[in-house]
Amino acid sequence: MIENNQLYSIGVIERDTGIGRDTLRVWERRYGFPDPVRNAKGERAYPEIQLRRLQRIRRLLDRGMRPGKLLPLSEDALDGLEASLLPAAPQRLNETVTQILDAIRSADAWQVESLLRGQYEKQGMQAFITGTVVPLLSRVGELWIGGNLQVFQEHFLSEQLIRFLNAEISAMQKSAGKPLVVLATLPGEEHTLGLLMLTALLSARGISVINLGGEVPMDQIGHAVQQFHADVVGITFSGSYQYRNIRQHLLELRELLGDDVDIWTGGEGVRRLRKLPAGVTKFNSLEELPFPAEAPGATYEPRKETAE
Amino acid sequence: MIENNQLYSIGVIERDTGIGRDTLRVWERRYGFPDPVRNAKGERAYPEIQLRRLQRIRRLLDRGMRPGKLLPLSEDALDGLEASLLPAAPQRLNETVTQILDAIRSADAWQVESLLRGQYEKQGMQAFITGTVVPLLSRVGELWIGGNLQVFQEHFLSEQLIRFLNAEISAMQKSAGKPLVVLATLPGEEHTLGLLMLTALLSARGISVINLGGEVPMDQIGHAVQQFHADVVGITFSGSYQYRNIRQHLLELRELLGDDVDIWTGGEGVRRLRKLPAGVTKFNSLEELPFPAEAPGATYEPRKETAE
DNA sequence: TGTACAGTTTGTCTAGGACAATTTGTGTTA
DNA sequence: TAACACAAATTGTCCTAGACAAACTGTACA
Repeated sequence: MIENNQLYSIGVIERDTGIGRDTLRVWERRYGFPDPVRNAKGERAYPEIQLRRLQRIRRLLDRGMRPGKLLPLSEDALDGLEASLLPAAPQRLNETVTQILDAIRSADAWQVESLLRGQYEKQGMQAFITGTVVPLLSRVGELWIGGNLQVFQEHFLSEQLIRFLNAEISAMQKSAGKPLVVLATLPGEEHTLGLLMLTALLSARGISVINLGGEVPMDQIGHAVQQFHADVVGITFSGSYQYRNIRQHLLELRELLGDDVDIWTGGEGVRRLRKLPAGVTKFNSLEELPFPAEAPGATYEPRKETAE
Repeated sequence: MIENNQLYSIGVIERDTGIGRDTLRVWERRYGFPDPVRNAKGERAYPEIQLRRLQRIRRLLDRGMRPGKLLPLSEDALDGLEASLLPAAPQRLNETVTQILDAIRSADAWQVESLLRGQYEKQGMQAFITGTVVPLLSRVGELWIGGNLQVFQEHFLSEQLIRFLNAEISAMQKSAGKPLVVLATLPGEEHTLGLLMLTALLSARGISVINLGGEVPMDQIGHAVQQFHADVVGITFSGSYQYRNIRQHLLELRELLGDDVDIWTGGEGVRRLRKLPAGVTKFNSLEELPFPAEAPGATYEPRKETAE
């Protein structure tokens, strides 16, 4: 481990942790951490080690912890907390998942691509996504929490997946039949890999998909539904989305759209939601999608299985 | 044109203009613009029209104008200034660009895909990117400024481009030869379409590219360079990036990396930068890239043509 | 034409207070 | 057990006006 005595300004800390200036100052005032030294000008100067710790804290906050509990903790207590988030009994990993992780560690782009392709050809899209990609991503999440995977390695994997899935989707996409599904996330939700997996999955079943990507304002989703004559709108919520709003958002969306448009939702963010607005269907996993995997041409029957 | 009376908080303005909070407050104090109303809480609330004007101002600043001259100007004077910067004769649009825009307006995904593919097959990657994709995006930017394109349509196009380019990159990527280029943007810069175009362009020339995507912390770029044994690092800055910091960031990066690694940079955000840190090469357009278009196997000669 | 220096411009940082929005906790009802 | 309502606690964002160094501009001089 390299000793680093460098000092960083509050602006740099904001940039590298994603925690706002004001927040950093308020934390210092309220919880005593971070505790920067001062430069000759009287400005805050954060040592490297505090930057690191703030990055760890940021990761825990993203998993739902709260600043008030987290910031007063000692370094050791933080270690313990991180450990307690990992699954007690580590699940057995798909062997390909292990191989892909190794390929990432050895920075072998070609090998990652090749493993993905091999597995896809063996399993087909459904099993590939649910049996390989999802476990891979959740393992990456664990390694990330433990600080055992570098940020750039996560970026690297994401880009590989994005490229691979887009390439396969591109190869599948044929004509524009019914039903048509519009996918998006709402503003504030930047995590779009789920949309991509959904697009791949649905496309593989012969369903037309328009993926609008991340952070689409709600009125724009409405316009898109009209323009594309969509039958279904799918919105995903990752674990780090402000879940308190989700029900409210879904309700708004339900009111915005016509009654002949289904709303589907899924992702970590909605898993804990029990009561959904009428006319909104929740999927707890990608396996539950209501189209027959083996019959791409099957007729679409809108299902109204909704809570409440 | 739609009348919009919405009010925005200072945080939103910072996000959408790339101008920092503090700067916005100081401008108000010093130049009297922006001149937000106040909400019930006493907080600044910026009308839509001021947001638009700040975005215009931002663009002019990016062209080298100075705040002190720009901010006291009347709306008319600003018009005049903008007009004087536009090319005298509006460039004729590539016909395919027009067709693609029509396809977007009629929400025809299949048509967009098909036009892109047709044009690509006709032009090859270099001309396709510089002659079709870039003009298309800049036209979309103009339409967006004028309020003549919906946000979802912009998203739709982005996703189509992302899919198409990734598919083609995937089809090209073969072995991992030298030189190896690592691409990324820094935290705060979410615009990654430029990286994708670069990846496509370089891949088409037989160069190995690792695209790390957006918002990669600087130290992580350093680690990636080591792990991948990269010869070149490319960082792009869009027009909306905090331009004041760019030189500083490039300097930091230059110090972080070993002397045998080249740094390339490009994008609207750096176009107006005149003096770059030693050892950093700027590209004003995608045509300037220093690898022969017709000779994929050509030897790589690191070039040290740098300012200062 | 280039360099040195003084003057001006400009963005970032400081302080502690304020407050609404979100979350948590407790008790009550279906 | 689950949903709801309300009170209490937490938390991020915004406020003020001043200060200052870094970047830039312009002038004088070689």
